[in-house]
Order: sequence, then structure tokens, then C-alpha cells
Amino acid sequence: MLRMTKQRAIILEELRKARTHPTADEIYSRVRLRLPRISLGTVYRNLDTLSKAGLIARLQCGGVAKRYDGCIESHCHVRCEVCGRVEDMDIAPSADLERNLSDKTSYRITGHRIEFTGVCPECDNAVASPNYGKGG
Amino acid sequence: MLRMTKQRAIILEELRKARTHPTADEIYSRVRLRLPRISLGTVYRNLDTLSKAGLIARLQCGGVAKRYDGCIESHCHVRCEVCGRVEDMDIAPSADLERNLSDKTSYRITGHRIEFTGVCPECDNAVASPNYGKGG
DNA sequence: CTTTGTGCAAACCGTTTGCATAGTT
DNA sequence: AACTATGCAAACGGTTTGCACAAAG
Repeated sequence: MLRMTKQRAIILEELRKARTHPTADEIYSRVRLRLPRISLGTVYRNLDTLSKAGLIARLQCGGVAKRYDGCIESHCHVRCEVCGRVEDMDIAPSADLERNLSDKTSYRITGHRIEFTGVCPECDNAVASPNYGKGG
Repeated sequence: MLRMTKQRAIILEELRKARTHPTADEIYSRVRLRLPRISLGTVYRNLDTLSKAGLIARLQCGGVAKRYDGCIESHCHVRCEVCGRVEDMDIAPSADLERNLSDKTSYRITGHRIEFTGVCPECDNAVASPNYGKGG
């Protein structure tokens, strides 16, 4: 069962009232104004718990480590949700997407990136295979 | 001037022949097969140099730290290239984008994410301001 | 011969985790 | 009372950096 502790409630509250999309450390600073003895670890644990519970969302892209690409032409990527590998997709990001955005944002838009998520053939086969889940 | 050392050339070569989008550590392993005494630091420095020189590309999304969102409805984000802040954009990712992709990839597509990049009003003003660049 | 790059190791930063204690249900 | 969450601090993984030495131009 998910308990609603003071810490958790305040983290959620601060996150909801933030217009920006704060990092764990930024949330920590804000929450600490109200709960000076809270620890960073608690903030991380709660962000994890809350996002697993579907109450908040993480904006992170894929894994932790940065990835590099020998090809510098712009193209899209697919990332496998299971094994984390990233592959190219043969579609160029459309310039259309960046037009007529002035009513949606006050930013001066300079570009965009699309990343698809999915399951790669290998991982898909592994899941579909009759032996999946049987191993000890 | 950008010198072409053995290390740099081999990193570039390995990266270009990789079909995946390797992490620094993966590149390190591959390069080490040919240059056993190379250090991880050199790999990082060269990946940085090469991407600044425009010879390779980084796939990373924005900064290092993960960001969190109190709003769980799906929507797009704009990230300011200058200060790194992230804000919501009032457009939902279109399901259309995920249709008819079977000829483009062998992955089973489950979703996608669009992130716009741009410059936020504050940073834009700072650059446009008559005092910009005069300090120091 | 000057300048840039290298290997090594320590530092760094964001994040995770083990532990004893405190709080929630 | 049973179980989950907390604070603290140490560990962790990926990345950066200071230094003396080596190599490229």
C-alpha cells in the first residue's frame, strides 16, 4: 500500500505547483524550505515511487549514458524499451512540425527531435518464445 | 587546429562502422581491441572534440539530470538551449506519426516522444539586450 | 619547438542503496 | 504490531579534470 507521508505529500505538491520541470535536486531545495530535515535520498525514493504509481511523470530520455552516432545527417531514432539499444529510422524530422507554433509557445523554436520507442525484433522474439519465463 | 591522432582516427572509425549507437564505454571497449593502452578519458575527450567539430553526433537529450513532471497527461516539451529549462507545449503527440512505420523499421513501435528545442523569452531578451557581451 | 593530445588517477555529479530508527495504517 | 518510509552516509556509474609526459604539426 502506498502511504501518504508528509514528505511524499509535499514533494507531490511542490512538483505540481512547479511550472518548470524540476530536477530531483531542485525539488529537494524547494521541499527543504518546508521540511528542512528531509534527505535527498527520500526525494529520490519518492520520485521513483510516485512515478511508478503513475502520479507523476519522468521526462528522462532512455538510459543514463549518452550515446553517439557516426552519422550526422538528421534522422529519427527508435529505442528498444527492453534492451535499450538505439537504431536509426529512415525518416527525416519534418520541418512542418516547427511551423505555426507561435500560438503554442513563447519560445523561439530552433529544432525538434523525435524518438520512437518500441521493442526490437530480438527482444520481441524472446518474449514470444515458448521458453520465456521458464528458466530457473 | 584539430590533429588527427591514431586514437582519434580509430574512435571515429569504430563509431562510423558501428550500426548501434554506442555509449562512450562501448566505444572504449571496441577501440581497446586495437589500441590496448588507450584510456577512457581519451575516449571521452575525443567524443567531445569530434562532436564539437561536427564529425559525429550525440544522441543525448538535454542535460544530465532527469526532470520530473507533475502533469501526467501526454504533451510535448520545449527545452531552452541556453538555460536548459523545460516547459510544456500545448500539443498532444499525434498518433498518426506511429502509423505506417513498418517499412521503416523492424521494431514493434509502442510510442514516441517529441521534444522541441528553442530559446526561452528571457534568454532571448538577454541576447538581444544592448548590454549583452559588454560585461567582464 | 610549440601546441595539442595522451594516460593515469583523482574528483565530480546525479543517483542508488544499506542500515537503524521513526512513522503510518 | 506489522510494515513502509525516513535520514544519513557510503557506494555507485558515468563523466570530467589536473598533471606530467608524448606526439603532431
